[in-house]
Amino acid sequence: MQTIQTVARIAGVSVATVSRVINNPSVVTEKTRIKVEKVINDLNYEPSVHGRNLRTSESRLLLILIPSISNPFYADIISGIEKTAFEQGYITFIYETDSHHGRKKTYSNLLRNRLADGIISMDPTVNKQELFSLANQYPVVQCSEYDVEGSISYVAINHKLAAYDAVKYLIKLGHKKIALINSHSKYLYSRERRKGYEKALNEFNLPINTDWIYNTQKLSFENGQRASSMLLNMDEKPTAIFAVSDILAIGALKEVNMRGLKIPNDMAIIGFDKISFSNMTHPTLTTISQPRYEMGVTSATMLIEKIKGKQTKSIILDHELVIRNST
Amino acid sequence: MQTIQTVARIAGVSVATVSRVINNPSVVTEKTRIKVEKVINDLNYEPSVHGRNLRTSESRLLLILIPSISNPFYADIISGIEKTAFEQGYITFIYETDSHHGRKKTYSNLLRNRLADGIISMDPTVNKQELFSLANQYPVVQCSEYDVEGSISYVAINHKLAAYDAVKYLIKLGHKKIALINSHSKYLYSRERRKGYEKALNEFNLPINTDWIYNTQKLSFENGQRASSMLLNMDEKPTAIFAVSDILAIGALKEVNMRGLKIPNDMAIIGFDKISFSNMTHPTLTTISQPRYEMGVTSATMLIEKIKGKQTKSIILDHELVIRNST
DNA sequence: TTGAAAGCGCTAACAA
DNA sequence: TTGTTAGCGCTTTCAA
Repeated sequence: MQTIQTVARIAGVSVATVSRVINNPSVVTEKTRIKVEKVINDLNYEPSVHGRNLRTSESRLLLILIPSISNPFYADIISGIEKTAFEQGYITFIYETDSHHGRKKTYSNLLRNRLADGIISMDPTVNKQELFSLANQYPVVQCSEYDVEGSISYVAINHKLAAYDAVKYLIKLGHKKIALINSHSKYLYSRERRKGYEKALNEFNLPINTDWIYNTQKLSFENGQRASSMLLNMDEKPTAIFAVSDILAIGALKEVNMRGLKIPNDMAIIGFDKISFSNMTHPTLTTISQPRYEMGVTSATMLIEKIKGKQTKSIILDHELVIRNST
Repeated sequence: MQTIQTVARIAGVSVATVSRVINNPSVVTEKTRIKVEKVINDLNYEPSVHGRNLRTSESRLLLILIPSISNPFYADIISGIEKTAFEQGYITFIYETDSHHGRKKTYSNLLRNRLADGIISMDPTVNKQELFSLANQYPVVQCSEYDVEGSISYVAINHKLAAYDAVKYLIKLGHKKIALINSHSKYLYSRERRKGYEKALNEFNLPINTDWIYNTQKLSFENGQRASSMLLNMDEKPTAIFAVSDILAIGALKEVNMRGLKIPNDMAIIGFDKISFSNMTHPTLTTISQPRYEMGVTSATMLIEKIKGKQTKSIILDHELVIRNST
């Protein structure tokens, strides 16, 4: 391993000068700078993160908090975060809260211990109190998730408006009986999307039938299927389903297919998230797309600004209705 | 931030003793140990990674190399790695080679720079020469991927046998015309799986028809669909398809569905990997399951042993044929 | 503009 | 068994 000492010796300068060339080149004469830079290049030298961090107590590591890496929703966000962070000299690592469940030492120690310079939290199930108190001391941003009562800046879409757009689109297609497969109301996005659903119905003077509103514990394929089955067993069936996740929608779609009903004629379905698989179903799924990669880029940028001491403001990004063959 | 100094002062011992309690408790008297441990607990103290690493030049960070995080195949493997690593005091971070393509400074600098103690590579496209030379100096293991000519220990399944099992199963069902949708032959797993395919055909005296062997550049849904379309346009159509990935198989399935043909009666389909979506298609997909989580656990264990200087042997794990409704 | 030197938190060699 | 201390690689203050 090459150290700053080696560079200094070969270049015939002191370690302080090498450090200056790296961190504050303007105070070094051009001649010295070029000489040192040549040695750095020749040796393929990079400063030791640990040496630097011990001195400055910054780690240039960013922590990403997600429930589970197997949820495809997070993949593009993470790519966006990773790319942005790397470009700015930060490395990211992922902490899956699901698999660390019940541990005494949690992700917050990684911050307190200066292993990470900041956190991007995307976990809706995370202990809010812990997160808020952490955010008082350390840089924290929320991505996709957010809390109105908290003071943590976030990157997200307007969930209410997105749901409104989806349901309004169904209404415009002539649907009057629209079911909602929602997640648990403890999640803000779930409450917001329900508001959007109700707003659209109200606007067109359609009654809100709570029998057609189904809440699931978990955004799973099986739960989507179960919800769909329940709706199809009703005397008065809906003619369209708005599901708050593609996985739920795909479960619903499977159940409709299995019963030999036609999509979208017998039942129209809209999902949420535009996961890649939503384009592989038969028929392909109409869905709301969140700008996931951009959300990742934005939240990483925001976190790094926060780390550098700047003020940051929450950002709402645009969603998009992607019309395909299930409606 | 609490340091070892604080702990030492409060416990009324030297920093060396605190360090011993943490790293080598057996040399400390029980009385001292208990006293120090109490302070450590009270303060919620954890040693600084940077201080420790600067001293020992180990980082307790593990690097995971994958092409892209959006490929669902890697999710469970990563979970297995992460969990195992965390339990042993290591933190993992992910480096996506796709998104860092064309960069001068690559993942190898992270090792040379002691930011990571070792690498688990799962990238089939990685520069082998670079990986081999890196493995001479640093702990490296391969997971899922491997190279016969290299000396890097790996965790994988027996691809030839897995393909053989899949094709033999189709033959037992009565199929005589079996197509293979394969990836590019530059990948070892692709060559191995083809060998397994041919072995099964040979064993039952079925001819190998190269028209029915389709190679794709990329394991994408679209390529699966394209391959399937080509096979269905033939004068002499196969009656079954073995695809080397579920995504390809799902593409093939979509094309068959779109043409109004019945699965498995008109066309049987087997995929590979048992990704979660393979259970959500209509009909559900028969597939070969790789023990992904276990592969992750095993490779992390192997890497940590290697880091600790132990010899490690490559491990072949068992695959499983998961019979569902597409055959 | 450059260099010398202190010190970040930790471990381990040596001394007691 | 415990304490003292050097030094890992780096940045930054102070001095020249």
